[in-house]
Amino acid sequence: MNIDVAGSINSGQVFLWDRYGNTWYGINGQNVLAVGSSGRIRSYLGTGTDFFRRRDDMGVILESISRDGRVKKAVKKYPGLRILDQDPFQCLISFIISSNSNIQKIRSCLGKLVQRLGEKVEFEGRVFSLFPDADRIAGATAGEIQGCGVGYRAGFVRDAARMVRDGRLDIEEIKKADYYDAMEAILSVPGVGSKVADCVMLFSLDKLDAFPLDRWMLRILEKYRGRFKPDTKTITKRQYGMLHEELVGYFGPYAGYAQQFLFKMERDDYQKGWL
DNA sequence: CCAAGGCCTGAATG
DNA sequence: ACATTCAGGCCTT
Repeated sequence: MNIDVAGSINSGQVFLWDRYGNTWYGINGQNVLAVGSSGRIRSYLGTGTDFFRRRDDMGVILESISRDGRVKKAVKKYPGLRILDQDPFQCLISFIISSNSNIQKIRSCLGKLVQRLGEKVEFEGRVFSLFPDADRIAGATAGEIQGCGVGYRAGFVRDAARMVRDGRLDIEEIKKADYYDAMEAILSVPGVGSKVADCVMLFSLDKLDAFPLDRWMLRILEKYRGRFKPDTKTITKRQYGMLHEELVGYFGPYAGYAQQFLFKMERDDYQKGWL
């Protein structure tokens, strides 16, 4: 089954990707990736990466998550949608910045962050700014970070980077842990709650049972009324955990994929209403 | 344990 | 124009 490169990049998982001609270019940590419509990846470092998670057996996964008509419809509509496997540190910082914000603003903030703090490299005739590493962000001044428009999240971003720099947050170790241990570890990072933690786990730590519950997903789940507990506008940490249990029980071990398909369909339908 | 309010910021809404 | 609200949460009372 072919990968929908553009659709996957434009599904709220990554923010530092742009298209030039027929090729998508994206910042992924200390690497720059170039992807044509075939899905074949070239990279600045020349190292291989399974960014589109070709290792996943989509036949098994799609079968597993197709528990109802709504998911089946989304799967049929976006057969090439994939969860991306991105750089964990970049993912962490990106989603700390994402909280209480919107995609355009996130793109703007992250764009400034890499442009101002990231190392410039040339790749395929273009100049890109790599994502600043933990050292660089941890050592940045408050003004440097806040100047990127992140507002009150500036302290969170810097402190998160310091945790990584000082080894108080060992991302590679967390990657080996199961969902619950990983969740607990990531929640210790300032500015990271359940939703951001789920995003980091699903998009960069190989936890396909992570199911980010944001306002959009809660809205979608309202349509399942009866199966999932009624929703209030905001949910507590405890409610979040209980809902996650129910969702994994319902969608199975690849629940994160179900989330991504449902989310994509809802977002596109919403956009359509505005065109 | 839960509810309510504050928070940077820019775009949308009145 | 200008004020208010809201956005893909989190933290503190």
